[in-house]
Amino acid sequence: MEKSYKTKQRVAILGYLRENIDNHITADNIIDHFKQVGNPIGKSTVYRYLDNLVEENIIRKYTGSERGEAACFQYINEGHDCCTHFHMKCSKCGSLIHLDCHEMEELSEHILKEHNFLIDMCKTTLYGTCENCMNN
Amino acid sequence: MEKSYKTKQRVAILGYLRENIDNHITADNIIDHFKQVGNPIGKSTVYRYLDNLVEENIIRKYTGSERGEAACFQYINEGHDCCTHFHMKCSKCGSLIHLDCHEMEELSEHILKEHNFLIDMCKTTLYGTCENCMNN
DNA sequence: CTAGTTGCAAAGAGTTTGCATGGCG
DNA sequence: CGCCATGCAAACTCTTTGCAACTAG
Repeated sequence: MEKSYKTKQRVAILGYLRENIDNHITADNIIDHFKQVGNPIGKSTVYRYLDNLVEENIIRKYTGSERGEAACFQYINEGHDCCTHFHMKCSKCGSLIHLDCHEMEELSEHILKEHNFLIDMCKTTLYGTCENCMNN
Repeated sequence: MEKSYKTKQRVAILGYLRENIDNHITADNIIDHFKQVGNPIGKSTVYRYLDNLVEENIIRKYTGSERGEAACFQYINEGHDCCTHFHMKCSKCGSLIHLDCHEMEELSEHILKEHNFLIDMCKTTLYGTCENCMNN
């Protein structure tokens, strides 16, 4: 095991992720936030520490589903695990919807049993049109 | 509608995509291929034309699920309407699986009725692990 | 002719790396 | 003090854009 120092930058970043447990945070979000509160943190520090946290399973990484889209990170907390549900993204307005639905879990099981494919909800995004954009 | 010229570059690129109808082709694959056969095509031409073809639903774009992974393209075969079913792509070996399954259609209806979201099967790819890669 | 197309180079976005400096333990 | 962490800038990858030269119709 490696040693790990508890620096003020790391405490700040982890704290920010915990505060935003319900949100998907990008590396840029973190960098911007601490710049705005007058406590800037270097981006290499942010990226490196995020990698560490992912490695240690303290946060989860969502790879952007579209090119040029930044990866999102989220603190892992019981009951808030976004890898247990699907995400739907509206192609028109870009909004991200968390789909908590029991039928989707059944679907995953169905695909695993009948089609021998293990879906990774972390990496999968359903694209389409959201309610608002359908009515416009 | 805009005019569209039939240039030798475009004919060549589309021909290459058609030859590789069973493969996932990246922009770099195309650029490399034509460089190697002594008929180089500029990368901006390739990227721009691929965008056109995606726009016109002649080819399909799969965006990589890992950082730094290039997007893949594939010719859409007429008579095999890929917009009526889902696609699953294995994150490990890259293979693409067409999922013809009645339950998936029900799922789309369920999401539309209960969650007010219209899924676009053309643009959606389910990422995960295929049978072969699970056993290795 | 003339509007669409090409291709080079340069710009961009997101991310990673090299390296000297800084600070935890 | 020894090490790991920090942060700046530069490197990197894939992709897009500006623009002058080119070409299909």
